[in-house]
Amino acid sequence: MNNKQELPWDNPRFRNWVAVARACHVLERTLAVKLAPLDLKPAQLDVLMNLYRHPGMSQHDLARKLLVGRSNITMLLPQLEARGLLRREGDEKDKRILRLTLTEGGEALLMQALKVHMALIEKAMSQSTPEQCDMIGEQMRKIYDVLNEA
Amino acid sequence: MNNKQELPWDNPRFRNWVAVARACHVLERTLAVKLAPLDLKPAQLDVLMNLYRHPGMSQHDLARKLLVGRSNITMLLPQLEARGLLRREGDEKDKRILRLTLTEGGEALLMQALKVHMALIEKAMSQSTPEQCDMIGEQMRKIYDVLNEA
DNA sequence: TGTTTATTGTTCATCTTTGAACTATTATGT
DNA sequence: ACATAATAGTTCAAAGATGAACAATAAACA
Repeated sequence: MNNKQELPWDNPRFRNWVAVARACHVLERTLAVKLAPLDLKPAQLDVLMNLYRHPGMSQHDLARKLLVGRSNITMLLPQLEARGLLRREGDEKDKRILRLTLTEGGEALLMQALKVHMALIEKAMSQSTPEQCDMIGEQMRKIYDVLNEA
Repeated sequence: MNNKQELPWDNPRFRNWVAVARACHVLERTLAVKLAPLDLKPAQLDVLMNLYRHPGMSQHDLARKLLVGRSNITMLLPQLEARGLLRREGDEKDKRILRLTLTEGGEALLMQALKVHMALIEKAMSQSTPEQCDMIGEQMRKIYDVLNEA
């Protein structure tokens, strides 16, 4: 029997994906360190970013955007709300829904955090040409679509 | 004052990196689901993969490879050892070090898990040409290097 | 209308991950 | 040799993430 199936490490797709995962991981960790002075974690930054772009979104929508469970959002928001970074207001028409919006303080902190995040990404991707960078983004969006419909 | 700094979303590098992070996240989640029948989590698979490629490595080395803390490894290994998937043996020369090796059972389970992992990655990256795929891997390795030396 | 089904958000128990403090062992420097 | 540093692994408490079960509300439909 052929126990020695083609080993994944001989497969370029495998090796290259491992590189993607490692790059993601290390960038995430680095971001966490750089955000620490703002007393903000990557997950919290994700929340602020999404609320900035989609003011008034529900917790359910936010959970889907962030690819996490609803309960995760429930646990995450009170800290941010207590710091005055966002508001939760009940929807008039549908009393189940809580609509989320950034406060001015939340927006201000987001802008600071974005500078940090942006600088890190610039540093990371400064080695790629714009064309390479766009191609990477394009392929990654395809991957996301393929895995999400299945 | 110019509160409206250039917003990250207008920056291709930012948008494209977000796509990378999202693709990573969704692939990781999908992998967790597909590995469930083998009673294996992605983190555990990472351990088995590294021990297969680097038999006899120490827990410290393993932690560095996986980009996690040493305590994480300490908490992770007993489960795998109890299932008979790996061995921990003290180093002769340096009594602080525990050397890790896969058992035959561990190797067998790894091969099964690799099929799952490989199939998922094939599916994800099947939309990219080999040239694109290699370029992505190349850029990601650069990112890893840049962030790790800093 | 009235009953059933879906959806939103919360709670809770469980599992992971993390970092600091600790022990044991080895390396370094005087 | 001896004291001091550094290193490998463990322990433990705290923080995060997850999914199932639940309450309140809305939608579907007979």
